Amino acid sequence: MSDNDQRLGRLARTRARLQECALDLFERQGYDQTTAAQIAGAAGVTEMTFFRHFATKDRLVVEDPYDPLIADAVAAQPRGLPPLTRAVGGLRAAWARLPEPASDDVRRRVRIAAATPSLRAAIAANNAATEQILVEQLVGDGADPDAASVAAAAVLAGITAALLRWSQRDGAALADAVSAALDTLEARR
Amino acid sequence: MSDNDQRLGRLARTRARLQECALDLFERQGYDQTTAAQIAGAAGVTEMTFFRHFATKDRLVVEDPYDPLIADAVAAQPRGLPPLTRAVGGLRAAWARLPEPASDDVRRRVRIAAATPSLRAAIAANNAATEQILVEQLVGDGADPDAASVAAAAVLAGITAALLRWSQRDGAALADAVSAALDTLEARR
DNA sequence: GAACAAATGTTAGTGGCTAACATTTAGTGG
DNA sequence: CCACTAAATGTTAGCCACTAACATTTGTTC
Repeated sequence: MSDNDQRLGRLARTRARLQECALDLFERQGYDQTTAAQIAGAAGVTEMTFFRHFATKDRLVVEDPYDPLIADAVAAQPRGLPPLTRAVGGLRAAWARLPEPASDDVRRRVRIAAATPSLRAAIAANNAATEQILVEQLVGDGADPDAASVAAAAVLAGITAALLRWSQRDGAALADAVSAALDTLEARR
Repeated sequence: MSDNDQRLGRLARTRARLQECALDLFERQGYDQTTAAQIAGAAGVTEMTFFRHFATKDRLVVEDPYDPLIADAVAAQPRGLPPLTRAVGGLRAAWARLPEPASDDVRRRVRIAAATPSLRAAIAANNAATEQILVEQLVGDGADPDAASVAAAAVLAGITAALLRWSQRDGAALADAVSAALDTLEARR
């Protein structure tokens, strides 16, 4: 057991073990071909325990990002602009303020997602929460609800698409991919 | 048996019966609370037969739209514009050329989808095919693949969001909702 | 080391979905 | 009208994601 594991506590440790085993299996034999029981077995644990740590199988790959940060950044955007422009501006600001994430781990997950059509649905469902927050922020600042809803959905879907393509390249910077996507959303490319 | 049913053939008839029973049940007790066996029973048929007509439960609500039409319309857009602009323009043209669909039936389905988070995922998965076609068209006409991918995803997600909101209103015209969404995607509102 | 709570295990189920094989039903040619 | 065929449906059995109720272990604290 590594030092790192030692100071994690039993709960966090099994969770980490499950996640690691799962990603390994997904990469080796595919997400759909890997059963929950198999993951649990590889982690030396019961299927039941697996589901206590991850409510659904797809949560092993898709995780929630930085909702509050995004809301703040959008709030800081100047008013009076069209919702799409404000959403894009907010996302740009939010991203700049973000700690550069462990890019390799992110890419690993996104790669699995990109290779697994059935997971795109999970990503979309996951985006719904962020979308909700974005919409509320835009509407709270005076945008038309319909327009806000469209803008929020479009921006998140656009960024997601960019992430999926980014994961297939080697060595490219995540920040550049996101930045380019935001440009596209402003019809600047 | 109505005249309409008579000239449908057994296959199409059970299919229609299944769909009708399903929508009824979904509206009365919710999508998630309705089981495939229940639908089959209501239609006087076996669960097995149900799945022979609809590969998945969500296909009862989410259906494929007009992919080839969209591709053509995008192809007809002037070149040299940013991908988002071209995609929006293409969609606008495609929509204008569309036979105004049976709005009530569409609204019925979309309403169920809007009320059922677990169905948003199915919608997203369904959009993937259209997205693919859009991307190919844009790239084939010289767009950067990354930008094309972002633009296609954004436009489809935006329209989907607009549809979901439209379904919640009474009497509003579908065409207006779509048109407004496309304006938003061009940051014109 | 007894007591308590957190973490895991067991068992039994539901619901979506599939495969393999049997049966019915609706047309068709004789 | 009947035999024949193919399409449409039925039966049975099972996989997998996921859940509920209850039992057991494991670590911690006093």
